[in-house]
Amino acid sequence: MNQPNSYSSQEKLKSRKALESLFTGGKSFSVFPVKVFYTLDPVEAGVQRETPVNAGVGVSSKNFRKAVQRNRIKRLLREAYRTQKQALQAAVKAEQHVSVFFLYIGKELPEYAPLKESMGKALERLTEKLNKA
RNA sequence: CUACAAACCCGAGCCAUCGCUCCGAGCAAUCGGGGAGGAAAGUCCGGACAGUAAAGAGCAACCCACCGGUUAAGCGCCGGCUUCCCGCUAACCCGGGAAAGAGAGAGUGCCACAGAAAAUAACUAUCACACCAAAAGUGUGACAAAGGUGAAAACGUGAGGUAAGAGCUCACGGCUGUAACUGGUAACAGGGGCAGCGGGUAAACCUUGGGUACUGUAAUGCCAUGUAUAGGAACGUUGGAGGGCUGCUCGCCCGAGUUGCUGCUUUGCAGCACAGGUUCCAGGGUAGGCAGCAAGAUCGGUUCAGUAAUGACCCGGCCAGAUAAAUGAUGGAGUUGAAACAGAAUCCGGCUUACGAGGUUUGUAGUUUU
Repeated sequence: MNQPNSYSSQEKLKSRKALESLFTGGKSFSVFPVKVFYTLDPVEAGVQRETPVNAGVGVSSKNFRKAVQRNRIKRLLREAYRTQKQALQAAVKAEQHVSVFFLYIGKELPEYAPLKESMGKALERLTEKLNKA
């Protein structure tokens, strides 16, 4: 569970309601072809925080009508996040909690290497924004 | 050997590192094991399962349409029949394929072009009669032999018959339907007594016979949570801690005990405050878990029954189960870059569509050699 590169179900962004509030009330920026939605919430004192960051990934079914392609993109996004997430986790303070969602907005099926680069940049920018806040 | 077509098989495996999901073991660290498809797709048929509805009958709508078998069921599959097409043939037999296979002898509609005419046939022609001296011609009527058109034109030959002709009649033959009777479970085949012969189209309407309640696992069942409460208003005039019945609410029952202050001739009454109650307003919270849900019309194999589809006995196996949704990423060798179509979501049986490197078999064509 405490493996540095793991990405288990605890760290995933699960609830439908949380996703809805993230899309309507969260902030966003994009590093093509990835768009990032995020919120920064304080954690009430005394409440045990399970994990500093909850993250989810997604693809629009408008752009990719085949389920195989959507699965492929989500897997690549998860992989890119998993391997590069440690800096972000370190930046979140003990009394804070971050929810992030990575939406793929490209129209073409991506390769892993460039996608990994974009994800790296996105995580960097997110870390900067958190440090300023 | 190459190319094409069809049918069937297969739909990748190995090593290293980092990960995901489910199950089992363990206090834990961790360890061990399972982890997409032939179509998981389209949602076109048929079921299982579940909920709702339902006296009975009819109309409408939709579906089905040769026979038998198979199955949980089917518009599937297997076998057979009939018709048609292709090959071979003089022809049959035979081989292969297709079927939109009830009814055109119930009614309505439609039938391109050509042709007189595509369905109560009549242009040319033939015959009779009238007009005319006669012929020709014109008119009226009869007829359906001959002609050409067309995918399709009104049974064939001969004789009789007639004004001329004609299934108008007869003989022989052909075709269609059907009764005895024979064979077959049946479709049907043989058979021909009888009736008829003035076409096709039901993938036009329609007729006949049979069938169909609707909704889908986000179904459905259970558990938990939940009307708390900061606050406001009104009513009312209860003054009550606690306990029992219940999953909870409402309600009912038992019940120690009977708020504070002020006034009054003080067992008590009145007023105010506070607490509680009811109603309304405002406002808040939840939207989670378990079952369904994966051991089954299951998978692999032997034997047996059956032409086959399929079934029976026995032996062995356990083979995804998520809920924003796992089954992946990177590197390596190999054969060149392991590729095409494509991702389970309640589960099965089919059908249809999509597709790749390769393998097997069959057929066709070509080339080389003998």
